[in-house]
Amino acid sequence: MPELPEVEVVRKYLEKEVTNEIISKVFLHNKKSLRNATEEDLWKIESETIVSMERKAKHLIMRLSNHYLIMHLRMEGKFYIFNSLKEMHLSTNRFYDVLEIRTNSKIILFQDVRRFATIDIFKNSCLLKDNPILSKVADEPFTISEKIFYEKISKKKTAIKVAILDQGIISGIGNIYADEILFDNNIHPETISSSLTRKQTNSIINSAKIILTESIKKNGTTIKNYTSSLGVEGSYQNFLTVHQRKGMPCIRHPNQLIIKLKVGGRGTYICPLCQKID
DNA sequence: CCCGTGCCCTGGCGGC
DNA sequence: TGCCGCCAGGGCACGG
Repeated sequence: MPELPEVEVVRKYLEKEVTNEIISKVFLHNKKSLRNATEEDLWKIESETIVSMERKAKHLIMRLSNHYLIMHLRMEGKFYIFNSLKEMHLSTNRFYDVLEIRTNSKIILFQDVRRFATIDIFKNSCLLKDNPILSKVADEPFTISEKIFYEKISKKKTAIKVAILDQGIISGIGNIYADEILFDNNIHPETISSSLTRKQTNSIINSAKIILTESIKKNGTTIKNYTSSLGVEGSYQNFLTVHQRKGMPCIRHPNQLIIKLKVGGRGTYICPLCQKID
């Protein structure tokens, strides 16, 4: 569930469930997922309170009394909340556990089948704006400056799809929403970034805001159907216009079928009539 | 610097 | 049916 809308839905879910909980015990089940510290460093958060759940682009931030954790779901990371150990043992396969945080009344379980998920821990004295991970992440569509976005895009010689997936240029967009945004703008994903006009780059930001907002309202996109025990089964997959629609008719050209290409190594869906390289 | 490729992992699916 | 290669919503470390 990894693009901005899905991470935002997870953030809201965790915010509702775990804010003000006091951490009693932490288990790091997949040691490799903790990148910038040791397991002993993580034990320092025991007895701290969960103050808030924040987010920047696809990064989840769990703010504690004295530290904060930055967690990234990558491809398939998921969170579960249980009210008791018994409930946890009954309802989930523990093979994919990454991190287990027990509080005074709940268990927060972070799992990842592919083991790509990451965790980093920082002291609160390290401000978010100075954080070594987050400072490499550009602004989201909601806050990015149109001028800065245009300037970055016009310096790139790569395909525009590769550029809007680049978290250092604009953040929060992944493979699904990149396809949706480019289709909405009638832009072919292999168009060279630097050839876009300011009008087009402004329009990309505008589409991104609308599409991401709409997806958040629908609890994000769930393409693979995972267990529903996580309160974040989305429905935006039912509203996708091109992504994952190979062989289906274009919504604007009923006689034209959506085709699939590979751009920057990623599966990419387009309508060949709507999206042409100038 | 910038850009393209491979890789980290595991599971599911289509094709033979 | 059984096996095998390919693909997957992300990002980083390498090369050239």
